[in-house]
Amino acid sequence: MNLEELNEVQREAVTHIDGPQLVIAGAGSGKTRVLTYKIAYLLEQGVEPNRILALTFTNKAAREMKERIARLVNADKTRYLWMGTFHSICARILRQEAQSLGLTRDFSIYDTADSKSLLHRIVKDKGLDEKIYKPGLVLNKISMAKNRLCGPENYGLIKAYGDQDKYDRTYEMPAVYQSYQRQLREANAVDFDDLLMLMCQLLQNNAAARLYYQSVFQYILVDEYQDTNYAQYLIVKLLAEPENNVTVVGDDAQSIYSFRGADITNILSFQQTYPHARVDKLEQNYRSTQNIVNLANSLIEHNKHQLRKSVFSNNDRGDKVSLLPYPSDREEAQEVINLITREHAMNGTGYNEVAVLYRTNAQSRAFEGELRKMGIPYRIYGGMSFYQRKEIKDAICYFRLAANPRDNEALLRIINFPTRHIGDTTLRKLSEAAQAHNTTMLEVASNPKGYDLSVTSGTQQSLTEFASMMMDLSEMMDTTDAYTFAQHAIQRSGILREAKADLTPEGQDRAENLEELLTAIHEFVDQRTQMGIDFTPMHDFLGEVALLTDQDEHTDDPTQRVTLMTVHAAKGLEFKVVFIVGLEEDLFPSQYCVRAEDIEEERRLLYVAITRAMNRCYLSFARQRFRNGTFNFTNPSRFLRELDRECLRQGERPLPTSPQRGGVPTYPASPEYPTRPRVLRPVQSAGSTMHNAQVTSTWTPGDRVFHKVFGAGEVLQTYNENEVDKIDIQFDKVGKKTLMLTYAKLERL
DNA sequence: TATCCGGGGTTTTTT
DNA sequence: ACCCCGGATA
Repeated sequence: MNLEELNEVQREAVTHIDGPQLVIAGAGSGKTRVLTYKIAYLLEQGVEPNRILALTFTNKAAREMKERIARLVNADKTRYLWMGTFHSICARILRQEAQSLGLTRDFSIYDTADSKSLLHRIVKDKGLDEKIYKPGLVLNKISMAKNRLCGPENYGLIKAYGDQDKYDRTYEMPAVYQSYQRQLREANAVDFDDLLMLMCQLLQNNAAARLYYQSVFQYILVDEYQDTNYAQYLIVKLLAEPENNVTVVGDDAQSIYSFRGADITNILSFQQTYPHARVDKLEQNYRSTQNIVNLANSLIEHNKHQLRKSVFSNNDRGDKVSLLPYPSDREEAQEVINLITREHAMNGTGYNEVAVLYRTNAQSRAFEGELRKMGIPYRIYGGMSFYQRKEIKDAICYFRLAANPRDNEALLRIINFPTRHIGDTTLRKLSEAAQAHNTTMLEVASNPKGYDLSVTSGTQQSLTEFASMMMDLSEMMDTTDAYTFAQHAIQRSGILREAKADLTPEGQDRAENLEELLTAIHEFVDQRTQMGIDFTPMHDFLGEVALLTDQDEHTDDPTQRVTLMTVHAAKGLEFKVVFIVGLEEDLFPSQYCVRAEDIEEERRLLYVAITRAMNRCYLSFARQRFRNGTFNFTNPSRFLRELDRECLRQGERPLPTSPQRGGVPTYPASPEYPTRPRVLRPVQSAGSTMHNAQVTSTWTPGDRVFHKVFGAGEVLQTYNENEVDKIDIQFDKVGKKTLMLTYAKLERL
C-alpha cells in the first residue's frame, strides 16, 4: 500500500495506532478510504488479522471494505478479519456462547415480521385492544427498550416508558414485553435487538467471556459511528477495555437513524467517554462540486446540535443546483424523467449514474410509471425485499423449523401451507397442549393422541404427517449440504408444486423466485467451497440469511439503470446526477416530526441526499400531491428557504422569491396558490373517523386570505381570516358519518 | 376449513 | 389506492 495516496490529514489518521481515536469525516471526504487504509496499515505493522474487529453498518459495506483491503495487502490475510455488521458479529459470538445464555447454537433469529406476528398473538391472547396495541408500535417500544438494555423485568420501573405508555394507553406493556420475551426464549429464538442486548449481557455478566473477547480483539474499528445506539456503544466500550484501541469513524451531520434507536450523543461525546482520544477531522470533500458542497453546508448550518467542521471542495465550481416546482406529483415525475432523458442524450450521462431520491418508498410509484412509459431501464431499491417475499419466507421457515424444532413462528407460518386442513382451532389446541406439557408444538403435532388433543382423526393424520416430514427434514439437515437439502425441502414440503400449479403470472413468479433461492444457496455453498470449507450445511446459510437485507442482494449489476431509492438507502453511495424529489412540508420534513430534534434529523437527511451528488443535483417539489387516496395541497419544504441562493438556479417555472422577513417563500400572484393545508384532527367522533377533511388557506391576488375546509372532496365551508381563530367546526353529516372537528388558528404567512 | 366480500384503517425511514 | 381483517357463506 502507498500512503502517498492519502492527503495529510488522512495519512495521520491512518498511521495513528494505539489508543482511542475519533475520525470526523465530512461527506465525501474519504471516510471509507481512511478506514480501509488503517486496517491495511495495521496488517502491515504485523497485527494478526483475527485480532482486528471492524464493525460496519451493512453487510455490503463490510464486503466492499474487505475487497478494498485485499487490494492493498496480501489478500489471504483479509479472510481472517472479523468484519461485519454489529448484528452479524454478535450473532456469530452468541452462537458460540449459546449455552450460557439459555439458547442452543441453532437459535432462530426472528425478523420484524416474525416479531410482529408473535406480538399480535400475545395481544390477542391477553384480550387487549388490537387498535391500541398495534404490533408495529409495540415492537418499536420493545426495540427502543432493548436498545437501551432494558429487559422486561425493568421496563415497568422506568418512568419514561410508563409515561409514554400512559400517553399511548398501552398500560399493559410490561406484561406484553414479558410474555414476548418469554415466548422468544421458549422458541429458542432471538429478535434483532436481542443480538445486541444479549451480547451486552454476556460481556457484563460473564467475566470469563468478557476477558476472552477483550483479549481476542486487539484493535476495534467502527464505521458510521454516528448511527450506533446505546447497546452498540456499550459493546464497543466493553470489548475495547482496557487498552481502548478503538477507532470510530463517522459524521454527526449524517446521523439519520434515531428512529431505530441510534443516539447521536455517542459520537458527540466520544471525547468524554475516552478522555485522551485523538480527533481527526476530514474536511476536504473529493466527491462533489463546490456548488453542491456549499449548498449542503448552507443547509446543515441551521442545525444547532453538531460538531464544528467546515467541509470544502477544491473541485470545479460546477453547475448550480436546480430548484424545480411542479403543479403536481405527476408532473414532477414526468419532468424529472424528461430531465433524465436529456441528461442521457445531451451529456451522455449513463443511466446508472443517475439517482432519484425520495423520502418515502411510496413516492417511487409515480417515477416507476413514467420510466416504464419512456422505456428507461431502472431499478427500485427498498420495498419488498427478496427474502421477505411470501414464497421465499415460506421456504426459509421450513429450513428454520428443521433446524430449530422450537421455532413456533416458523411452524405457524408453514403448518398449513401448502394447505393441510389445519386451521385456527387446531392450532389453538396445539399451542395450549404445548404450553400445558411444557413442550414444543411440533412435538405435540407428532403425537396428538399422546397429548389428548381433541381433534378429528383426519386432523390427527395431517398433524402427524407434517411432524414426521419435519423430523425427516431435521435428520437430513445435518448430513446433506445446504443446496441438496434446500432442493429436497422445497419439493417435499410441496411449496414448489404449489407454485408451479398456479398458472397465473404471480404463481409463475413465485416458482421462479424459489428457483432463484436455490441458485442463491448454491452460490453460497460454492463460495464456501472456494474458501476451503468442504461441507456447508443449511445451518450456516440460515445463520446468514436472517441478517441479509435488500441492500445486500444485488451487487453491482452491469446494466445501465436509473436508481430509485429512499434517502436512507442512499447513504454511503454517490451518483453523478441526483434528483431529490418531493421537497414539501409534511413529506420532507416528514409529517411525523414534532420535536426540534426531529427536524434536525430531517435536515441531516436532506444533507445526506444532496451530498450524494457528484456533478449535478436537482431539487423538486409538487404543489399538489396524491396521498392516501386524496389530492392534497402542499407547501414547499422549509429547508428550501434555508439553502444558499447563490448555489441555486431557478427552474423554468415561477419560483419562490427570496424569503421576506424570514417568512416562507412567496409566490407569484396568479393564479390562486394554496398555502398551508392543515389536516383537521377529530376530537370526538361518533361513528368512525374521517381522514380526508382538511383546511387550506388560499392566497389570492387581492392579498386576502381565505380558509377553506375540505371534506370528502368538496369545499365544505369557507372562512375569511378573522373567523378562524380557534373555532370548533361541527359537521352533522359528511357522507354517512357524523363527526366533530377542532381547528386551531392558522398562522398568517 | 376456505373463500369471497365489504368496510375500516392506513402510511417514514430499516440493521 | 391498498391492505388487512372479520364475517358470512359455500
